[in-house]
Amino acid sequence: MVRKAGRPKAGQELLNQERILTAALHLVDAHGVEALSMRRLAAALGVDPMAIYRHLPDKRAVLAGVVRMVFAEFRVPNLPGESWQPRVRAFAAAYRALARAHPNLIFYVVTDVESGIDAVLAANEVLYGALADAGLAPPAVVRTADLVVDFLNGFALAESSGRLGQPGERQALQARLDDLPTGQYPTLRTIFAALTEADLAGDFEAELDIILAGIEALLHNQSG
Amino acid sequence: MVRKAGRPKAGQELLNQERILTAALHLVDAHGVEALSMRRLAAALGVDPMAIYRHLPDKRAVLAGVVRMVFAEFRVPNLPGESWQPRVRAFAAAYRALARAHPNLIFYVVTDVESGIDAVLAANEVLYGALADAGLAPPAVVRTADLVVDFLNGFALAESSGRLGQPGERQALQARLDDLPTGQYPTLRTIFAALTEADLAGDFEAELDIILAGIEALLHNQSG
DNA sequence: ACCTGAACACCGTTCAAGT
DNA sequence: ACCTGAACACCGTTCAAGT
Repeated sequence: MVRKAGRPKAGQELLNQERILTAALHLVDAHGVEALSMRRLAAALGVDPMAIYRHLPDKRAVLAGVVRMVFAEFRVPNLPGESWQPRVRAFAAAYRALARAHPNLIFYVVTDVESGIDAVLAANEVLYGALADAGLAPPAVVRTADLVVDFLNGFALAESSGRLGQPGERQALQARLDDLPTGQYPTLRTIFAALTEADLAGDFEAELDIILAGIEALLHNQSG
Repeated sequence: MVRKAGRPKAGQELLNQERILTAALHLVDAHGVEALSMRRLAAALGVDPMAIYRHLPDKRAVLAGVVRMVFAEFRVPNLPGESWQPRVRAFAAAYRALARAHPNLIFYVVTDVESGIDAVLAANEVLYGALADAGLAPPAVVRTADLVVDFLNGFALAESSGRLGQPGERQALQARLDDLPTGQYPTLRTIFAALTEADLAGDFEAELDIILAGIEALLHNQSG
């Protein structure tokens, strides 16, 4: 099954950027970013490692291409009839769905926005539109959109690393607390003791509600 | 200057965990996480790469140790006389200072809380205390603290990668907008056109204000 | 034009050896 | 006890060669 060197005969499947990036995304989704090496990627494609360099300049370009592909899936419904709150919620839900679909890639999605710039523009158009329609002045629109995106990135990262804000993380804190003298950290002990099972799961909607309430307050301050 | 094999004579500086981790942190701060290799770290210490393995089991342990060291610097002033808002602000400011002091490490700080668990407990005691004193019920304290931390992580990551929410990122968006037909993305164009130089810098305080206003609204809903 | 394959300068880590 | 050094199985990437 080893391919011979040289240009493949007609009928053979040619290597191309899309096939490479799709295989790379599968590798990352299945085994994490650290599993993405040029050599493993080539093996998955049934090809010599150097063949990839005909189509993409280097490994950074492979990762950037994967991020671009993932961002291209990012579609935010516009909901023009609705008020600003459901539109912001729709943006948040779409972004969270993207992050959950590719948890192993989330750091690069957060960090390398430039690679998905066209999808980012389209998404921001929706978010900025909702916030402008709410009645915020342009600088406030930018600040508020930044806050929403910062929160979404922080939440996505916490969710994908299975720690901050997630049940696993609090279990680790609880375990450490149990090891320490009972006099230490009284507030943490009181709060944790009062929580039920259900309270232990991170709550995306509850956190987003607080932000929306804060935006509402900003609107009243601005007009009052 | 090459060291001979064997146990160093008395008077020679012994390798130990602290010296290794300090050198590792310097490497990361100066040249990024990708510059941290066992071999370069050994070279910085003037030692054979394998000497490190006497003191730390593997590279993951080196990184975890560095994160622990950085978290150990994390001190949040308690401000017991103050109301909850300045106390939450103090927490936020301290966390942001930590992130800015070690921007190259921020991803590991965000992602590997377990390594800094003792400092994280102490910091959470302060944050939970402020929110509980504000009058929030335990589940609301947890949700709200999660929101604050998610935001801080998202902001720190955006700030350190020099993109999302930062001037550089918006310049990239603006450049891309200039390349596209003027009919596309009318809202983005209007908003960007209305911004001054000062509006282009990310504004930590303004974003935090919105969150505090949202918490305030939560308090009124709870008691009303 | 498109792919292969040897080679180079790096990695992290194991294992045996030096003092 | 603590460090060195050779060796192994990996990396990303350059350069020359095959068809």
